[in-house]
Amino acid sequence: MMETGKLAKSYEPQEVEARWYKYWEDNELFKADPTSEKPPYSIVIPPPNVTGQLHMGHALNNTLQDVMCRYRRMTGWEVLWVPGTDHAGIATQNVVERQLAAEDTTRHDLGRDQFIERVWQWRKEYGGRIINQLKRLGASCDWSRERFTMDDGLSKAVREVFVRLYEEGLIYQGDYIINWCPRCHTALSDLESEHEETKGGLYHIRYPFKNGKGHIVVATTRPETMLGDTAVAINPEDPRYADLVDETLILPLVGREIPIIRDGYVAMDFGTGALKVTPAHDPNDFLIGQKHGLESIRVMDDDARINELGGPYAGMDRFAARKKVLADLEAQGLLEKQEEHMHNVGHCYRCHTMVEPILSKQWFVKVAPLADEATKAVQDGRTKIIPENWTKTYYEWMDGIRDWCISRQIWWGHRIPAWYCECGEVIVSRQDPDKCPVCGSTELTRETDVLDTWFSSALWPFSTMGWPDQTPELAKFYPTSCLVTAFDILFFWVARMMMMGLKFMDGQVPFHDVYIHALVRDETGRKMSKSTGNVIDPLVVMDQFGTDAVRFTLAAFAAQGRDIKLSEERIAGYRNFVNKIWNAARFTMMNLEGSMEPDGDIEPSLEDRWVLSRLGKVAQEVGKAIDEYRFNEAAGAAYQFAWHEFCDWYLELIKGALYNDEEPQRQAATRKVLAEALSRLVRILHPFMPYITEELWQRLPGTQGSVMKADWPLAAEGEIDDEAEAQMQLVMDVISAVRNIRGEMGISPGKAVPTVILTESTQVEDILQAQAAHISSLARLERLEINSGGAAPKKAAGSALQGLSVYVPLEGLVDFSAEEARLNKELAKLEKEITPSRKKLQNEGFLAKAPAEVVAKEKTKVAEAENKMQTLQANLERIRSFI
RNA sequence: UGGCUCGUAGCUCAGGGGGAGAGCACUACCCUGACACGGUAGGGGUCCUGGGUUCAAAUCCCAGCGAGCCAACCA
Repeated sequence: MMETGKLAKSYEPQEVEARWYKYWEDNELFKADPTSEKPPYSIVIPPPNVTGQLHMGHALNNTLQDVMCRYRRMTGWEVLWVPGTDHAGIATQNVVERQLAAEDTTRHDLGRDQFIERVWQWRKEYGGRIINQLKRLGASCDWSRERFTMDDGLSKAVREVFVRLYEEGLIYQGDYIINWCPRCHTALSDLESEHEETKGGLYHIRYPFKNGKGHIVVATTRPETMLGDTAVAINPEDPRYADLVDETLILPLVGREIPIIRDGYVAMDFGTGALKVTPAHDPNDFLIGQKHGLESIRVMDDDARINELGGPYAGMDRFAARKKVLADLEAQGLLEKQEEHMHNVGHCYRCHTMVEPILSKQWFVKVAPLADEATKAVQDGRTKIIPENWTKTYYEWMDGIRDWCISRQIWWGHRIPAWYCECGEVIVSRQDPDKCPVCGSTELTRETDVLDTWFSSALWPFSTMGWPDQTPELAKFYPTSCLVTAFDILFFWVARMMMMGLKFMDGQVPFHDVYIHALVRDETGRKMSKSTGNVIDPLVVMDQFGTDAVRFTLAAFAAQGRDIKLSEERIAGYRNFVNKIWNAARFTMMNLEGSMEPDGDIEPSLEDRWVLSRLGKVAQEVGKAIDEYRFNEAAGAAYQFAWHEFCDWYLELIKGALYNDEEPQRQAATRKVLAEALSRLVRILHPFMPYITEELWQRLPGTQGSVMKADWPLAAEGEIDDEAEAQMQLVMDVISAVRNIRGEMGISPGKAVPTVILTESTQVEDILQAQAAHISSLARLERLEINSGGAAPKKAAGSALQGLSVYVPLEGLVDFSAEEARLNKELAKLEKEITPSRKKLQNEGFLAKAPAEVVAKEKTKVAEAENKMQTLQANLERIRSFI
């Protein structure tokens, strides 16, 4: 335990942070207990890539999850936050391949087994990096349950799911057009092919009729694929081709005879209305080919070079082949025209290489039936997407979904559990088979493809809890409470978890809520990227400003539906806030020496009643905002209270009592509430700034254990005190009024001034009389008179408040024309303020139709303002007489 | 092509049918015994434009302009 002692003048995060994470871990404070009686609250972390480095997106994502988890722990929930990492198939393979390249070798030199061994070794060495970075961020994950998508348990789940889907006919193998990355040498799913606007050409090529009489012109953006053309398609409605005589064409450069086919798919208003059909290299052409029974001729190899079926172009890269094809067509007079053309072209999401659509044998998941269920679960509210506008995007994607290509031609990943027998049988099995169940042969070869990384991620909410076994964790914590993620993996991940969760957890959704947060961008709104050089590295700014400041900044800007533009300046601003908290605590500690227990009964002071009431409301407000994923409001409410109420007012108000040794009872009572108030404030801030709050909590007298285990400080019976709040408001208004006069009149802050307050309300008089000491001290008064003389002092600056007026005699302090100007300004301001209300009250429609309380409110407003204006007007006239 | 989001103070943004807000920046004064990473006071807005609904619109609806994002199989 820390000793209560003197705090440094400013907060030094590095030193403090180093201590507490270890303390939390050593005391197993993050650990979830599935046998607990408490209600469950669970979150699975979006597993970062094992190759990952903590970036601002992670920092935001995990800060928000941590805020929720810490808040829930303090409000009586059994919290499980499951952490882990993703094996990130292609990304990790690429990293290790680069490592090999540096050693002048390749994975092919190593062979598959050794390469995989090498990746595991890499993982052992570097795989903990991102985990440690999450710990630095303060993430309160249950690390005893850390998972990796390739570990044994998860691999078992993957295999079970694969086999079951296969048995149900929801996984199949087939020849289809897929997105091929010629650099990664693997198929990609539709999602992994990112469309980008690319400048290309649209080439009009003549395909001569077989009979030698004329030609038809096709338009294409990828002329090299013509080597694989097996037809030309036209729209049957197209008048331009109404009287075709010859139905056969000679494919230029190749010499193959190809038919003309008719299909309504062909758009008449694009190009020439004639479409060259290349079933092996274009998804649409593939469909047309199937429909019309066309042959598919694949003319490229896995490197996207023209293969032996491409005749003279064999061996050429696709782009070189394009040039050559065009040149040859040109030479033969078959290239009618070429124009620039902007179109969207798929690029590999990992390496950015242009994707080549290629006909290939792959494994697919039939997603339509799964997507149906996933849609329903959101429609009927079993899973809620927040903010709600993403549901539409989700539905649309589910609606237009195509089968998911899950096989990848890489080595690092879950190897597909399929074996091919020499008899042609395909065996998909939970256990590795030793012989063919059909022919008995032992000559089985295993499928070499692995699964899409997202296949295993899709199982994450239940695979991490031990599925397919029935575990206490699943029973207690599934469905999870909330999934927190950015929208960019809504389809990749969230949608697929929905499908798999519903399918394999007996129709139970994987999570009740999906909270979709913003993207973190740079201060000008650009995506942060290494190449642009605009990255703010969370690790660097955590060093620079402290983790709590970084976390608080992210939470404070995490408004729903808007991206965060982050700059170091903002983080510095919240570093100041953290320091402010530190100093509030420092002040508190400095003043707690001595008795904190008044003997006998002592009436609580107004500021004590006020601060406890405000704390109660703020705790409630912050909690509610966290519950509702309004993190910016939660952080904002805590910030506003801590700085502008607790520090600016409460700490100032109690100084008198703390410093006054003449009244030890009051002093002790004040100390007691101060300690309590700070302890509550620290608890309210804890979800956002875990480190400093733990440090302060441990130093506060009377606290036990970790602040993580402390109760959320909701108000105790009777502490919510609207009367005290109203009275404090009055006192604060009076003080502000005097300060305003002082400031505007240029009265030196060190100069104590006399003040006169006049009021007709005895209630107001009583309150102010009781708080006279506070008013005098905070407004720095030399003398305060309340209703003593009856009339306003003649030579004074005056201010009108609700039900009272304040006068600061000016004799010898300032010139009166300054006061005249100030009064005029005040009057103009009031006038401007109530003009709309006056207009409303003149409007008969308003008087007749607006709710009575609204009308009454407007009337009061005008009356009060007019009252004040009268007072000010009187002041003004009096002042003028002295000028 | 479809969908979504945004346009409020110099900047970054909250808010959202009935009193225009915050942080930063700015101005003035102040190192008042927690904090200059601080204090007190102050200046600053046609809430993008035009219509509509309403007693009342910055807020709801429509259109336009501008910015951004996502999805997508017209070669």
